[in-house]
Amino acid sequence: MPIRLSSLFLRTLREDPADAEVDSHKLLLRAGYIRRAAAGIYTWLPLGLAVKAKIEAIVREEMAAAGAQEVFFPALLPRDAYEVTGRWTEYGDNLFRLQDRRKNDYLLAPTHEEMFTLLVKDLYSSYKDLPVCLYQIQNKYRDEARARGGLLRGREFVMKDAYSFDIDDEGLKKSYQAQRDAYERIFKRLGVEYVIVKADAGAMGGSASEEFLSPSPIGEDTFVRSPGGYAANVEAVKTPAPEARSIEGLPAAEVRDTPNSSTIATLVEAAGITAADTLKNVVLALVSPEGKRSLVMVGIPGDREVDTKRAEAAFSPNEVEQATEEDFKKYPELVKGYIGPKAGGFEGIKYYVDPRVVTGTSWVTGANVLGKHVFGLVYGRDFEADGIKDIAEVRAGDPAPDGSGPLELARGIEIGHVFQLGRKYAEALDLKVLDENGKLVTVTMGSYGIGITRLVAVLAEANRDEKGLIWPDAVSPADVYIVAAGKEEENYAAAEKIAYEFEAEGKTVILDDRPKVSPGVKFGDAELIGVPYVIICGRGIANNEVDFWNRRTGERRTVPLNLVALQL
RNA sequence: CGGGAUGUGGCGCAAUUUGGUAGCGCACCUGUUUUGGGAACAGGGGGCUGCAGGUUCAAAUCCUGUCAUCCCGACCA
Repeated sequence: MPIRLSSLFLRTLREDPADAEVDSHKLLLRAGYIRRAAAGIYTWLPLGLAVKAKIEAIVREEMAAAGAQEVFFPALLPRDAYEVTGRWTEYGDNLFRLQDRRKNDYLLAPTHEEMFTLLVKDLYSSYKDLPVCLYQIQNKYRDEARARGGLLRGREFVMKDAYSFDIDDEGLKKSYQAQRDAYERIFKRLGVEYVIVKADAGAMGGSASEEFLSPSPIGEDTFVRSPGGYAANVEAVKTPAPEARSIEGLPAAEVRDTPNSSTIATLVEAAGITAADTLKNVVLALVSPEGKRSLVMVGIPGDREVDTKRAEAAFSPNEVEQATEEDFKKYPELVKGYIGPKAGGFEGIKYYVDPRVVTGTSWVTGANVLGKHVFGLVYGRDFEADGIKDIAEVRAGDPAPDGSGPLELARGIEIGHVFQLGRKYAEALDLKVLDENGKLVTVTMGSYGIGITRLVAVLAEANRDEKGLIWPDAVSPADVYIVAAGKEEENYAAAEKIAYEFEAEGKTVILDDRPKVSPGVKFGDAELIGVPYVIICGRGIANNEVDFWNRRTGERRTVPLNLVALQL
């Protein structure tokens, strides 16, 4: 049955809603695909549901092709499982927690690793059962500090999450590759542009991890790419360390007076050096998931700032904050503006350096005395660190870690994430199977996610013009949109007839059969709603002709009634 | 979490400064005319002005508190 606009639950809006900023959000609201129910929480109207269902269908087909089987977990979960893996605490404020009438703790699942792991543990116990890959398409709940962009970052959203279970690392690699390939097929079929970037595994644990980003200026993720094909999330960019140099013959370190030079800028000005010659020692406060606060110090080249996201990744699962006046009061040896590495270190403060700080490099840095800096301080001779932390900002022009050329920075929206979880969850939840020798071995896992509702926003954002949406064929709420224009009965009858002919061929149709609605309104709504192919049954009907309108190219041409079907 | 802005029929806004019966456009309903780019005329329905308290003869408007929403930022030592 065609979808009839005369009875469809739809009201298009002529003006942009005041609370929408992003174009895709405005259009989805105006064209009647979604309604806001609360901050970051949306109601799906018939048209929106149709687009979402199209995306889900493609995902399901490709999951099946990759050998994954669909299951469905509750979104409402008891605390236990999340307690075992530590995530009840680790997830922090982003977790929606609630209690039942008996005061038992529950949560609305932000993701389902634990449940999948426990399900496999529940039913399987032999290597013969593996590998197995399960997935679901489910609502997820995350109490985002700041929901934004409509469907782009919601507090409730739909995600396809898949998990693979293998007996060994080799199996995991295969499962991972199968999902990765499926993702490429899915995004190609959806007609969405994507870049695969190396990602930081972060709080999820595990090793290999890649993100699928859709390049977009409104993206929240910054990624880098090189002419040679390297691509990575900024959090995951590993700064290449230069070769260690000889210490032989380097001049001895010398402390000089540098009054009123508490910032890199003033120091550079006063000493006639460049910012890159200086070593800036940044004091950061780490807050552990349990809420414990401690300080660390990181030496980075003075011409760079700390990248908070990279720092968070480097010190995960701790949160990273700037050290406050309070923090400094506890460590009077730290002279703000003149902090430098100290022999033996500061009591209770670990000292890390940037990867560029290698043996034989010489630096101008704070002397830990007000108004004094030390010049020619050589790493490996005059100071040492407790380790390397790569937390300095990445800049356009920096070399790619694999030598494939200078990096360029771009923004993207994360639409998919694949990674090799390894044994973190299997170990925590004791998922083991018997191998062929009858010995218990821990299963290794992979986890693979696609943001379904986010994809609706990404596709809308990438496929629109000033008049409205223009869906890719694969996700359009209908294959063809038929407008009955004018007041003549024959126009409506013809539109009706064509609609049923398309339906008989298996095509889906939206039919604008609204009586007493002016053509201008109908054309405007057709453009707003964004089905890529529009057929207009109007004054041409008298001559057995209709107008075929390609919404994407804007091309319109008159075709004989009996050839309409050939236009699609 | 920090900063900024805003809450008035379904949507977009005005009236708030200077307290005095809550208004406009869109949408909706009825009728007549109109029908290939968001029609015209006439008539009509719909709002305890986010919520709670206070001041006042009188509060959308002033005061206090509270809730919500949107945007920006997340600390450049």
